[in-house]
Parts: sequence; structure tokens; C-alpha cells
Amino acid sequence: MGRSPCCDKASVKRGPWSEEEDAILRSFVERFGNAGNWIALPHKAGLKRCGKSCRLRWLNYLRPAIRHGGFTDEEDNLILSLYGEMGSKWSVIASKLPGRTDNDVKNYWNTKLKKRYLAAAATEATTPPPPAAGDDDNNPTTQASSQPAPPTPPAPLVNLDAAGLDGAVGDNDELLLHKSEQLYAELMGLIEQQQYSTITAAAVDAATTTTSWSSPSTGTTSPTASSSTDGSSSSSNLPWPAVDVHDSTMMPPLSESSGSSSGLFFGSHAFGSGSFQDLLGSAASFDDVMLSQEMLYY
DNA sequence: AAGACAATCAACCGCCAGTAT
DNA sequence: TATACTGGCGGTTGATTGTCT
Repeated sequence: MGRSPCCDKASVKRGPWSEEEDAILRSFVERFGNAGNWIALPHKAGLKRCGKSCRLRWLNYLRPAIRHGGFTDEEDNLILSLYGEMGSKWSVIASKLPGRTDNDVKNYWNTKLKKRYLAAAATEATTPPPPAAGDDDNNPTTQASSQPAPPTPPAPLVNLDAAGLDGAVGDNDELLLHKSEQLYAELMGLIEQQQYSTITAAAVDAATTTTSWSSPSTGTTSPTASSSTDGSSSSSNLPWPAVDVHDSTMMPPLSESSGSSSGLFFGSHAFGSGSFQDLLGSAASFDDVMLSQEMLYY
């Protein structure tokens, strides 16, 4: 039997992510996690993206404490050492390098380290082998000892399904409205801050050096700022505490999804499935969408 | 200045393993 | 037990950027 595709490729957007999409995905994941299901996430968040694409975007780019580029000599050596031990187990290797993704390590290997490795291997062929694996100089535990900041108490996550944010309107309308208004305000704050991120990035980087981390056992968050080496927006710009979902298994479990969620509230604005993105696509700018409030009520 | 080439890296693809039903 | 579904992974592609001629 053939394998069913994870999404309808004809109806999902592909290619580079826009700032608006990043903002939506970031705000959604930091608030709700992956809602228990990456495949269903774009539907709930109003993104016309494949769930796997959302997951990849979050894990490789939007996740807090991500570092891009600027590999240190220590990291180089560790990658070379681990590759020699286990080969192209990029996820394992990346797990030994805080803030690095498997994709980054893989790209770095293919573009830079591979040549060094092959050259070293060629040299090694004519000389005695190096010390066995497990050398303390490359001990991952030692590497991890420089890790950041202890976790701090988490911000409570809103349970999307339990809160009825799937578009259903029940007796707790006021509660929903309140939560929705908060979300809307937060999203607007994020967008506004992103407009100035270029200006403030340098100052933020200079002022923030800690990273967020969380406990898998508790799914707690560490709402500390993260530095960004490339000047891109980071959780430090966010108006709410960051949820660390370094590993998706760390995400706090949400209640069972009904599977029929059909929309999401931002502020007093209810977005049906895909409707938010529909508006984005038809508007001249993201601001146009937000300013056209009457369009958002339905 | 412009074209060719190389390097980089975000994103996609398809497979596999684990889990739910 | 069989099947379907999802998350995760490694390999690969292709657009963009930088460098060289």
C-alpha cells in the first residue's frame, strides 16, 4: 500500500518563509507548543504550510538559543572527532553542540570540515592512529558544562484545545476573548518589534548572553533572553517568555485534539482554517490585514 | 562592469522507526 | 497482528551571495 503524503503539496506554500509566517509560527509554538501534532499545527495557526515544514522551520531557525555560523575551533574538533566515531549521525553530533542544529552541522561539514577530514584521513593513512574515542578533551559532558543558565519558572501555556480556541464558541466566551486579546496584542507587539529589530539587534546582542533551556520532565521554560549572532530576530525580542522546545518531546502535553479544530483566535479576531493566510495573500501588506479588522470578524 | 564559478545554507524529499488504533 | 499516521533523520537540491577573472 502506498504511503499517504503528509500534506497536499498542491495547496501548501513552499519556499522561503516570510517574516509574517515566522511571526505566526513563533508566536503559536511559543504559546501552544506544537499543539500535540505538527501536521495539524499549520491548520490551527492559519499557516498554509506543510506541518513538516513548520517543524523544520521551528527547529532549525526559530527555536530559541539557536546559533548560526561562527563555529569555534573546539566545535570543529568535536565534530571531526564525533564524525570519526559515528559517521553522519548529524542529530547525535548536533546534540553535543549546544545551540547547533543537525542541519547546520551537516551543512558546515559538507562545506568546510569534509575537506579537512579527508585531508586528515589521508595523512592518518601513513601515520599511527590517534587515541581511541572517548578522549576527555572531546568529552561532550565537558563541553556541555559551559551551558547556560539554570531554568527558571515557566510561563503557563494555554491549552488550545481545552480553552476552546479551535473556533468553537461556548459558555466561556469572555475567557476566550480575554485570552485571544492577549494573543493578538502579543502578536502585534512582536511584529512591531521586528520592524525595529535591525536597529536594536546589536544592542540586544550586547546585552544578552544567556540562553533558554528547559527540562524534558516538566516541559518547563526558561524565559531568558537569547543572543543572536546573526542579527536575526530572537526570543529576546519577544514580549513574552520563551518556551524552549529544543526537543519536541519537551513540549508540554496538550489535551487530546479533537482533530476538528477549525480556527484560531487572535485577539477578538477569529481566524478560520487558512483564513488568516488568505487575508495575508490578498492584502498589500501585513499591516493591511491587521488594520482591516472588519475583515477579521466572521 | 559583467559574466563565470564557487560557496553557503534554507528548504525539500523520501525513508524509517515508533506509536496509536 | 495489521495498518495508518506522525516525528525524526540523512541526503540532496536549488536559490542566493560572494569571489574571481
